[in-house]
Amino acid sequence: MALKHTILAFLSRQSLSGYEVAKEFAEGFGSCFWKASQQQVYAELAKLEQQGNVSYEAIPQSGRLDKKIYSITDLGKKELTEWLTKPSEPTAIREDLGVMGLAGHLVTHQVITREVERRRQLHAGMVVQVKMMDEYFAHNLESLELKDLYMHLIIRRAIRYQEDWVGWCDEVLEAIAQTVKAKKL
Amino acid sequence: MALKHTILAFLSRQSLSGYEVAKEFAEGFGSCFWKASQQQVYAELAKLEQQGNVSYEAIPQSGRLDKKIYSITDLGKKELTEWLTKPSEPTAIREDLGVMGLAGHLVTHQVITREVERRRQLHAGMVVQVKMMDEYFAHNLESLELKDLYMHLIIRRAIRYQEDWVGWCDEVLEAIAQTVKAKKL
DNA sequence: TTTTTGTATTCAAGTTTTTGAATACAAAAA
DNA sequence: TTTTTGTATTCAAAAACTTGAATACAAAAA
Repeated sequence: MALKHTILAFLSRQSLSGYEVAKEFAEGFGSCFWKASQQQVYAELAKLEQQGNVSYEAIPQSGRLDKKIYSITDLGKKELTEWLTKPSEPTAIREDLGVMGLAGHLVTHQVITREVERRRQLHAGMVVQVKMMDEYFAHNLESLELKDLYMHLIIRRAIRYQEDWVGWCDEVLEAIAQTVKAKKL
Repeated sequence: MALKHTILAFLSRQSLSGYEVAKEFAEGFGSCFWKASQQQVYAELAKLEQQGNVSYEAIPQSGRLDKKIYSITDLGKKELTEWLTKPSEPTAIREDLGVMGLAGHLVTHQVITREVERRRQLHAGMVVQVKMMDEYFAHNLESLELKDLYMHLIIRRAIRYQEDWVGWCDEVLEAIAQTVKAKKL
């Protein structure tokens, strides 16, 4: 389970409010390799604070609840470093579109084709989005510090992932078209 | 949520016991795109049975609990078909190795390199495994029925996924090596 | 000026998933 | 012959995740 460690990793770079951490998951780097809802983030931060892995400074807001700026503690850094040193497991794949293939015989090939086309477009859009995140790093590749190189490399993971989806969709579309033609369906 | 529909998809191809369904997730096709524990499978099958989406024939076993062979019902087929017709969402990425990149500055580049090398080996092994699943389909590609073509295509999804991981690991290893050399770290 | 969007946190219920275990027999391997 | 592996199901607790909502103000857009 890495939500805990992902949050610690964000805070190891800079102190953030719960809202900002949640935004990181929704839009920023975080979205490249992890997902969490706002409620999850707030709950996890509270737990992390109880464990002493993070601390917060409460900033009074006029009228409403305090804003809390969380920082990683030494204990948190230790916890994160230990986790980093342990071998990581590949994430289990859970993909709806695979299930569709398994039961594709229940619907027409037009249904499958339409869905794959839709997905292709979606992933093609994602390619553009993640490439924008990489812009700064990709331009300065030669002079990047290790720290920033790592950033570039995880974004590269996301780019490749989305590009691979597009490539597979194309492969699928062509294969179905050819079989349909050959079998005159 | 597709555990329900994945099980229905399996049963739309052939009737299976809970044990066999679980095995499908652990070793078979299922493992290419979905993951579920044995307990999850049994629990879901019980729920599915209550809903009338599947029915079972109890086969008495000497001494121990009956073996239950589950079959999809017409209601189950309808449920599955409806689900197939709805647009699918890409699965959220949740990847430990991404978190490592984010906090890579806390450990030496040797730690990162070792971990990426380990992952490379792991995914390379997966490539071989999933390619074996594809053997029959890949050899008869020209004469495949749509139903089997779909099978091939979802296995192709898994192959590409694993190959892409290997490719990314290579990219990472080279990029780190080059930066380390350039910066004399 | 009203509405929408963005900032900011919290609560609560429900579902899904994980983890760990118990039971029981057959067949194959050591 | 004993141990391990494979077949086969079930229970239960805990952790994680989803869904839906309430509160509250500021700033920007309509």
